[in-house]
Amino acid sequence: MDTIQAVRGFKDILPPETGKWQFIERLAREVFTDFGFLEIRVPILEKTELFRRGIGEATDIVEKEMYTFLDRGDEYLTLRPEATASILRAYLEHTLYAADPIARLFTIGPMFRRERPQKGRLRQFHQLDAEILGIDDPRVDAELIVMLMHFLVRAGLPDIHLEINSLGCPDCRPAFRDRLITFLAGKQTALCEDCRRRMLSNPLRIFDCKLETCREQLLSAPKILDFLCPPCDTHFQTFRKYLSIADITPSINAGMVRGLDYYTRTAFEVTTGALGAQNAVLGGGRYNGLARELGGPDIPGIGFAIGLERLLSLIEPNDAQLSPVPHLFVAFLGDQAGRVAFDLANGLRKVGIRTEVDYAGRSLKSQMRRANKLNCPYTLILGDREIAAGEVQWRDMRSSLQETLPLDGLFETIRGKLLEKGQTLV
RNA sequence: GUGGGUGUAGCUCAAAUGGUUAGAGUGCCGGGUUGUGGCCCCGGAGGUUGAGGGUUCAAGUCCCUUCACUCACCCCA
Repeated sequence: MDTIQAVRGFKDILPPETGKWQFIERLAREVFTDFGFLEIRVPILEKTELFRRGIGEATDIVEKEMYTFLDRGDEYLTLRPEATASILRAYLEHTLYAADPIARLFTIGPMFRRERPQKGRLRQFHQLDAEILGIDDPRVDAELIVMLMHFLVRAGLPDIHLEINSLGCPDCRPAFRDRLITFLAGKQTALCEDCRRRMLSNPLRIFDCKLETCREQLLSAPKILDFLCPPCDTHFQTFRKYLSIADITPSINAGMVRGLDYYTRTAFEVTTGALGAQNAVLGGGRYNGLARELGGPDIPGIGFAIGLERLLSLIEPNDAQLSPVPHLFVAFLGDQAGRVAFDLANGLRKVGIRTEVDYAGRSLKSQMRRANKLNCPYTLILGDREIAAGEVQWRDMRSSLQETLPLDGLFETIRGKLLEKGQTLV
């Protein structure tokens, strides 16, 4: 019989790797909390309708990437492809805005998109999401970026680039869009097949094209930033000013777009050169129209999503992130010693001393080999001989020095010895 | 969804133009005389060569199908 394999594009995260995940999640909780964010946990399954409205009918995600099924024949449900829609849904459903007009929320968890897997792209992947709801002030936009950059630096991320843009608002974007379409119409024959298709479906996306010939054509294209209405322009200028106060100097990427109508003003991305074609580590922006789109009041919001797999792939593992090494190994010989070892080891563990015992009934040599392999700094050796004499052997694995300790009060003696050697116990 | 590449022990890889019981390193288990790790030495286990079909006297090697992984496009985290 064949062994069952994981679903395509779904990955197991195995032990040494999980240490990195714990590190980054701990760091995120710490940093985000410092910036006033509270954790929210939302379901990974939602009514399909939520995403159709919250992400947009015409997007690739909704058109062809969602895991959707008919539940018991009467309702379509979808495994969430992103978290913002769910957070907004929960926020509106529980009228959180009634208790406090401004909410800062974050969440960490898996997302699902049925795309063809490749480097940095899984079908189940994980995002770290943060949202600020209820305020449209550009200083909030800047603050979100400040937190983000601080987080990335503390995560040890090398070589990153912040790009920002403004997408305008429903007042000013249509004019830009019209001018762009007019401009492109004249260039049509010079553009690649994809871009000609994009002209119709999502003209702003043409700026994403990587072909040199298309890029050249776009050099003289109209720029969204030249079309911003006064309020949007002021917002963007203030946003930039506060970034500079925080010593953050992004590059402006007028080609960065979010195609949907309710995305407004600030948009940003952090990219890296180390990820192949999937170079975005994180993306975010303002979505002042979203709450309304979901049937709620007109509440502004801004947020971002960090791709954890992508982020983690950029971080070199260090000792703090790897599985912690045990404090000591208990080796024993004989039945009587085995009973003492069992009791002793579990007692030590209960007070936060990471203790290893090998119950496989192997030779002392084998047990010592294992202690060495696990990198245990100390080994306790107890045989029936020692037990009978009321003592045990305490071996320092680095110096190979060994001393005899009395069985009486052993528990406290060990605690003391470990503390004295600078081991950090709980 | 489209195109390219790759699938041989747990892992990293060998097996010239098809030709005996598919090898190595590493890891794992054990041993190197009484109950002591690392280095070293010795031994052992572990593979229906991703799966299924075909060509052939003979297939890990060639052909087809399928699955998986991977890179790129698309799109995005």
